[in-house]
Amino acid sequence: MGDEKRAGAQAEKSRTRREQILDAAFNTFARRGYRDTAMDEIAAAAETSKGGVYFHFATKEAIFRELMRSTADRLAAKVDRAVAAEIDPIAKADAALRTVFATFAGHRTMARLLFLDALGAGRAFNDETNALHERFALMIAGYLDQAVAEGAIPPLDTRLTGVAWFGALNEVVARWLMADEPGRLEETYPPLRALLLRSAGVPEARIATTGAAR
Amino acid sequence: MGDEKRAGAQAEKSRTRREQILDAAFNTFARRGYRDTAMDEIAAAAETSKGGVYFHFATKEAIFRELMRSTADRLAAKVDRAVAAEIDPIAKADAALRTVFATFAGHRTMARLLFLDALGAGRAFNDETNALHERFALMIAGYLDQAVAEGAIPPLDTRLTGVAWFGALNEVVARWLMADEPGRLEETYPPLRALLLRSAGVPEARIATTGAAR
Amino acid sequence: MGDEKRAGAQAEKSRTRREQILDAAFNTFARRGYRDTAMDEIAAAAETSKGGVYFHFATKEAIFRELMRSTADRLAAKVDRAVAAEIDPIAKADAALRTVFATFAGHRTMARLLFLDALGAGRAFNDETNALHERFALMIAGYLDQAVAEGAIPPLDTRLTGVAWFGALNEVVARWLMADEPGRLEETYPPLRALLLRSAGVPEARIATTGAAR
Amino acid sequence: MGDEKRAGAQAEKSRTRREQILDAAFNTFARRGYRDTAMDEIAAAAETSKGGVYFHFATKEAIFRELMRSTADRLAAKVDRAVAAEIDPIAKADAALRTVFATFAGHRTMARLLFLDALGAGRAFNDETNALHERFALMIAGYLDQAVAEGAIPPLDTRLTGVAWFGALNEVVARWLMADEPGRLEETYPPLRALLLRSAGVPEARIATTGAAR
DNA sequence: AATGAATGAGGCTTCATTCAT
DNA sequence: GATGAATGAAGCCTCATTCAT
Repeated sequence: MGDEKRAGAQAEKSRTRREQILDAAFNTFARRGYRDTAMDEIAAAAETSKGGVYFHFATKEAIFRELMRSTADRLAAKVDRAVAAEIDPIAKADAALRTVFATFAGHRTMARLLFLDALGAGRAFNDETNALHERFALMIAGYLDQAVAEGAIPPLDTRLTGVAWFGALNEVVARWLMADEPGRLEETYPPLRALLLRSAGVPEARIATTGAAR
Repeated sequence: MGDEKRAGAQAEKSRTRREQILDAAFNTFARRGYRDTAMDEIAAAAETSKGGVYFHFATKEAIFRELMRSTADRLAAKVDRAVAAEIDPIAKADAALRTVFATFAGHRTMARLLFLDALGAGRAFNDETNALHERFALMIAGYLDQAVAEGAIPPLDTRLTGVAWFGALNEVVARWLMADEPGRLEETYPPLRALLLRSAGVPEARIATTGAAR
Repeated sequence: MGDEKRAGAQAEKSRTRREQILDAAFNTFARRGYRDTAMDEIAAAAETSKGGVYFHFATKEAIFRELMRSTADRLAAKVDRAVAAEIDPIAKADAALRTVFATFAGHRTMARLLFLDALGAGRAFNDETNALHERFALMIAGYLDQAVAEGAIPPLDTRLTGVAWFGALNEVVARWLMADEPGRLEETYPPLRALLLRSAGVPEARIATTGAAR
Repeated sequence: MGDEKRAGAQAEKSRTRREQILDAAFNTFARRGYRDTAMDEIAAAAETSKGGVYFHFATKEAIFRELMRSTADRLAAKVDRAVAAEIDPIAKADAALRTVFATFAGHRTMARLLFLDALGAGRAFNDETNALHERFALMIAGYLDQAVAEGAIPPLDTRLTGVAWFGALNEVVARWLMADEPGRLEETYPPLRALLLRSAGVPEARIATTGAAR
């Protein structure tokens, strides 16, 4: 019994340390950028030694990839949940956008990591970034396809629209991230939402309504 | 006399050398990214010595900033010329987008430099990047303001729309830049254009027409 | 009683584990060299943990020294046995050489460990290596002294001859160890033997004969 | 004129610095061994900075290889000169051995570098070491071939004899290198020489004579 | 103007060893 | 006895920048 307990505690402690490092890296990357973050800094922030970090992660790159993956996963899961709660296809697309937006609004550092550092990490990470953007663009395209299928919006190039929407959202968030005195990101959502839905041919009536309903 | 002549030749030669360096840096940054480009590489590509590069530019950063500025200037001038040729406000906005798009389509490296390296260069360049994006977004917003003033489109948050449009365009270009087998970027413009104009409330009739007229 | 039994079993298990580690270290050192062998590798090869290795040996160096010593002991014992079976002093010297040669021929890794790694391990092991080489050289010198005493060979500097013989043998084996496509080492022995015996003034008749008799 | 002079001085200074580094590395390697020598130490010994060393040599390994090569070259040239001064084939072989011996006797560090560090550098340098030993062994074999051709010694496996001679010489030198109180290496040469020549079947009369003549 | 040798801070990673469990 | 997480001292190398010529 004692042994099991101890083993469990150990495992949990280890998991904790690993996550301590991940958290520390997350924050440091977000604050200083990938290239400008030294392993020493991560170790210090995680209150460990450099060697300790290397026990859990083979390279600096590995930490970053892990972070990108898990962060994106978490966000995607959140979006999926939000979308699942809606029935109307337009409401689904709306929910997806809103979730991403709201998440970024609440976690400025996450946005920094996903959208700024991914590029700052250098060409070697292009694939990662690419996959990440692709993923979200396709997610949106999927909801648009449903909307088209149900006749809620006229047929259109959903692939391209997904990319464009994601880009628009991305840029708005990025402007906010970079701003010296960032306002409240949430307030920007309604007009952006109107813009995007309108671009896909959603009737003006629905745009106002759905927005209000929320 | 002889001296002056020599001085003149020297000055011209100097100007030439300076541009040689700028060209070399442009290509190297675009190919390898800001951080992964060493001064040696720039010097080698410019067929000079490292010391020679430092004679013309104080730091690596200075080269990059100069490159960002001049490239953006050139692009902005091009856009201005294209826009000036149009009278109709919607056509003006269309011309602006199309010019940027066409320029990137023809100069992949320029796009890389402006949109990937600008971020990849690290937090130190946030201001530069910020200014660049702001500049184009405001440019678009300006045309939209005109369009609103002339009643061509209903009133809307032109500032936000400028940002969103630029972001959408940006993302489409970025996807293209990253693609393993990039298709022809130009072909993507018409549907993107339709999407953007529609988002600003341009009547469906105008969207099709103007696009065809071009 | 039960405790004693358990303790005995434990002790035996421990002995086993200790040898597991020694075996693992032997192979790893021979394959990768002393410096390039990490304690992790030894632990992994011994199917233990690093801590387990450190329970049995204080340092990496200790493992190596132990290995050098025991390997040399084993070889020396083998040589002694082979020599004891001979009466004629020249035959004794011959037996010593042949045994070393044959052993290396059959255990390439042992040769690597004793002759390559011993030096590759760095200056810290000079004494060890020194002692090892000295030991074999003196062993040979001893047999030569007997041969001189019995008048089988003319008087000569047996100390030096021992060193030279061992060096010659050593180099032949080393060339073989390093060769890309090592042939059969045994075939090299007869001519080498002739060379060495001749160098000590053994009559040509004895050289051919003894070699054939074997 | 001034320019040429300056350029020349610069080139010489550069050549000097390069050799400063080589010298420093030579001594440090010989004193502390390859693995235990840090680039910082080499830099310090050369009175330069670490970066300065890296300006002249790409890696630590490159320094070592260069050192091995040039040292071996110099020695080989020395041997060639000494051998060329002799006509009698046995005298030639004798001259070769004596030169190597005498050189090592005078430059203990050189011997350390060539024979100890070459192994201490790790498996990665096996090829280098191999080539070095092969080179000297073949050099000896060449002289022996001549001696056989001229009938000075009976036919024998000159290849093997070259290896064995080199090994014997090598070991004698190594023992001397390792010795706590090294005597005068030169004094060891005559008996070793007798041993080796005798092993190749050189008539006893010639052995004594030639040695005395020198 | 230009050269290229030199500098030195700093980065990533390895690894023998320790120690709480 | 054993485990494996943690430590921290080094180590090799890169590179923006400086400077004598």
